[in-house]
Amino acid sequence: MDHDDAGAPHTVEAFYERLRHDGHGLPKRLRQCADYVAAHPDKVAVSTVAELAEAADVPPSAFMRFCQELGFSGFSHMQKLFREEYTQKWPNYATRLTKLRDSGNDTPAALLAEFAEAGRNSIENLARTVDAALLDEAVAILAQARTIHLVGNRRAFPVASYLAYSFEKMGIPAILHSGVGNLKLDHLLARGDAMIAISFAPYASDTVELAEEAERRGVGIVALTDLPTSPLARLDAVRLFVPEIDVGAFRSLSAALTLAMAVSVAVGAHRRRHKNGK
Amino acid sequence: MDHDDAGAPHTVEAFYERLRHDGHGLPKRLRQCADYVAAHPDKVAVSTVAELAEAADVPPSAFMRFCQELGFSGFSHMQKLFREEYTQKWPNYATRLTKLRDSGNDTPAALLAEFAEAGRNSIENLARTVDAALLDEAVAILAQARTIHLVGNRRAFPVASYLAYSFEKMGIPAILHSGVGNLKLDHLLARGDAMIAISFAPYASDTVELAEEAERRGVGIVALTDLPTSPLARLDAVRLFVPEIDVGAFRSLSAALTLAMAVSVAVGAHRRRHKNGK
DNA sequence: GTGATTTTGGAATTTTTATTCTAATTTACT
DNA sequence: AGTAAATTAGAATAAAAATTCCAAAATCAC
Repeated sequence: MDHDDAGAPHTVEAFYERLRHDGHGLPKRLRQCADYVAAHPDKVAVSTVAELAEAADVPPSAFMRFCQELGFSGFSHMQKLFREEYTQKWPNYATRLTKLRDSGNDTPAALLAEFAEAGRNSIENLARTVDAALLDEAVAILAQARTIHLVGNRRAFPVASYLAYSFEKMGIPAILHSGVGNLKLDHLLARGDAMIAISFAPYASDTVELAEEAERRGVGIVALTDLPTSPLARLDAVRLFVPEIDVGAFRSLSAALTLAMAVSVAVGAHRRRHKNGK
Repeated sequence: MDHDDAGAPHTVEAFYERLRHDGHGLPKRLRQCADYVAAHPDKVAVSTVAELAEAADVPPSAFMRFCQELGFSGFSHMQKLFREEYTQKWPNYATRLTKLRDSGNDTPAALLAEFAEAGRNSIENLARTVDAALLDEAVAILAQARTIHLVGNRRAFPVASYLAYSFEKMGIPAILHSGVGNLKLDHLLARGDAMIAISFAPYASDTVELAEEAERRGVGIVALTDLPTSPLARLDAVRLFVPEIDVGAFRSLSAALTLAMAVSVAVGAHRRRHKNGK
């Protein structure tokens, strides 16, 4: 009538739930497997049965039985679960969009649904991958700057202009290098200043050049870019990578903007704290 | 005599450095591998050559060559590097969020967590509450316009400038009314044009006035605003309301931006369909 | 254009890894 | 203690994955 098994868990959370629930009735060797997995869940995604078995101090066959006992068809099946949980969410919207178009369902509302999901996933990926220590560094540099220079063209410009708005609102001196009149504002870059340089593939050369000039002049740089191979990543700078998801030929900006908001507000808080703390 | 290769990178950072340095000289297929790995480093740790090759759109043998070109003995060798580095950033979104929040009040990490949540929720609300019929109307008006006028100041400006970028990319005539030189561009507003007016509390008067002028001149208006009590809601316009969530004194922009993306892409699709359908 | 050189895709091969099977051992029960 | 049932370990097998190799195609140099 009763008994466990049946279907395998579909999420890692359900997997743990299962372990908690009927993990106690397990025989010794399977128990060891359960304990090991519970203690080192991150290993499961990147190890072989042999390695896990060894680490749990059981023979490989015992580990296999453990997987099957939990309802999986085998180790590979169980591993798949952990691998999916581990990797970021990058659905392929390009094919989804063409599918929409081909079926004639590419209504504005359907497009919005796709962009909405992409934006949410982008932000989620950002939260998962961001390095808190780097964020602190970035904020420290910006908070000490006399003037903050904001550089970002084309797709990055909305982010730069948001930062300009945000800093202005908090009374923090910031200059948006918008290229109006094709004026070069290089000479404004002075030691003691800082720059937020924002650029995404295909990397507008103006942005890269201005950032390089800033580097030469000893201006502290926070680089906000998409890939480790970006030209901005070459600079001696605090490098913040923003994982944005493509939707067909377009790309979400939500993650970059979310990061920009957090950074600017953190800089404001840092400055205020510093002033009061004196 | 020759060079490059030699030893394989010993850290992921060194690996990226290598890609930045001589990634440009790589032949096409190997380039694809490099690009894919740079964009999805987390996949490398948990995928097979076959899977990665497929995702990078190259045959498996090309991926092998890529690994060897970088100095690794093979794929397994390269994978080892990524596995070592990535076991740490394992937790899922919910866990990660809690961890970020726990890093202390007003720390950059905690702020990011707040903005991330606000952004995600804003987007979700948007997708849930948007009126599909209104969206269709908005897209229809914009798709028929000769020129699209984009108006948005202060907090709304990033949205307007993103739209300008997006329309330009699709070859759709659009003018960003940015107020440079304090020039009034009223006289550009002509019957047959359309306007996207964007404004959030406290509603910059410039935006409202320009939108009113557009109304007088018989220009079709799509109003993107926050509340039904907004001055823009008084206009004879297609009114799209964007529900943004506050984070302290700040407010997410993710929903507005997501809506802007969807609308601009839908307009592009509508125009293309119309042209071909003729 | 012609030949030399590089790059490519796919099939063949080797290695690694997962999985099954069975005899031996342990445990539970009377 | 004796028997039945459950559990185990390790060897055998099957499956999947990595890696190599080579002929065809593309690119380059002249």
